[in-house]
Amino acid sequence: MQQTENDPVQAIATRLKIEREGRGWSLAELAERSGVSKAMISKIERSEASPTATVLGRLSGAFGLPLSVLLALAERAPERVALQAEQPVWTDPETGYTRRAVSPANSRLELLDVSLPSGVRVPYPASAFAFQHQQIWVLSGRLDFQEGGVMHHLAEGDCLLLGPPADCSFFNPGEVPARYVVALTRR
Amino acid sequence: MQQTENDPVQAIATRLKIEREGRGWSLAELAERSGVSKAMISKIERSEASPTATVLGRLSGAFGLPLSVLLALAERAPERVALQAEQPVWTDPETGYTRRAVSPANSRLELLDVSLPSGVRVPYPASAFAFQHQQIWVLSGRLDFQEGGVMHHLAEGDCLLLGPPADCSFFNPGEVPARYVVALTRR
DNA sequence: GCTGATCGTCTTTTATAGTGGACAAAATAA
DNA sequence: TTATTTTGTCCACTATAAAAGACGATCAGC
Repeated sequence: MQQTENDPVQAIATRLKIEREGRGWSLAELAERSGVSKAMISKIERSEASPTATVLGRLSGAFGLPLSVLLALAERAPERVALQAEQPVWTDPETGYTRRAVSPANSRLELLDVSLPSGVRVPYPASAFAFQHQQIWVLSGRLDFQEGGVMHHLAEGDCLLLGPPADCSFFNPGEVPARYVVALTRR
Repeated sequence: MQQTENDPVQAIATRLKIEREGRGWSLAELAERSGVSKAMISKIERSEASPTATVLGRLSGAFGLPLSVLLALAERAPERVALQAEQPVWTDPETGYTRRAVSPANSRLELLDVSLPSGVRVPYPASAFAFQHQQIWVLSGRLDFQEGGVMHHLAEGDCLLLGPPADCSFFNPGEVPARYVVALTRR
C-alpha cells in the first residue's frame, strides 16, 4: 500500500548508460555481448521500460559485474560526498581481489580503490576501456602491469598513464597485497 | 552472446520467500504492503516469472531494504562459509547505523552484526519479527532496548531473549558506538 | 557532391509480466 | 462433525517487456 518512491527504473537507466558508454560500446555491441536486443537497451536507458530480472542479469553479466553491485551503483544518490561505508565493494571470492567504487555517483571522474592479493593476476581486456582515459597509481605494495606487449614494473607511489586500448593484465609479484587506485574519465 | 548462467530468477525466488516467511507474512499481507498482486508474488517465489525492476523495487521497499541489498542476499552462493568481504552491509547514511549479514545464505539461523552510533535510536516494529525467535547480544558499548512498555539496559556481554512481538526500539546511550549481534531463527 | 557504414530511435509482432477473481486445500473455531 | 477464515495456486484477461527489422540521422572516406 505504501509507495515510497523506490522505483529503480530511472536509476538503472542512467547507470546503464554510464557503464555502456564508459566502455565505449554502442547499443549494438552491448546487445551482442549481453543477448538483449538493442531496441530494449535503448528503451531501458531512456527509462521507457522496466527491465525484468532476467534481462538485468544478462546486462550485468556483459559488464562482468554482479547484479547487486550494478544496482548498488545505480541506487547511490547523486551526492557530493561518498562516505566509505556507502561505497560499493566487490570481492572475487576465488582470488580475494577487491574493488571499491570510491567516487560519488555519476561523476565525470571515477576512482576505484583496488586491492590485489599476492601472486594474483587479473586480466583487463582492451574492450573494457576503449574511449576512456585512465591512470594507475600504486598506494602500497608492488604491481606488474602488462600493457599489450609492454611490461611496467610499478612500486609504491608510481603512477602510470595508460596508452591506446590494448589487452592488459595486473599482477602482484610481491609478498603483501598490492593496493592501487584506478582513476578514469570518459573522453 | 555469452550466457554465463547469471539469470537471477531462481536466487530471487528463494530469497523472497525467506524474507517474507521470516516476517511471518502471508502472500496477501506482502501484497498489501508492496502493492504487488499475490498471484505475481506466488509466481516469483516459484520462479515462474522474471519480475521487472519496478516490481522488485516495490518488494524491497516493503521489506525496508535497498534493492541492491536484497539482490546481494539473493546472489550469495549457498556455501558453508561466508567470508567477511562477501557479507552484505547496509548503512543508513542519516545515522551511520550499519548492519552486516554475517551468516551464509539460506541458513536456518541468521546472525546480524550491527553497529549503532552514539545517541542514535532505531525503531523496530512488531510486524518485522512476528514468527521469529531472536536474541540480542551486546559485544561492546551500551544498549537501551525498549520492548513494548519494558526497558532493558544492556551492557557489554549481556544477552536478551525477545518475548512475544511488540513494538521495540534500539538506543545507544553511551559515548561510543554500540556493537551488538542479532541472532534470529524462524519458528 | 556521393557512398557505405554505424549510430540510436521507431515500428511491428510476439511473448510474457502483471492483475483481479475464483478455487481447493488446510487450518481454526464453534 | 460443520462452518468460517486463511492459506497458496490457477485461470482469464490486459498491459507491457522483449525481439527483429526498418528507418532517418550522422560521419567517414573518396
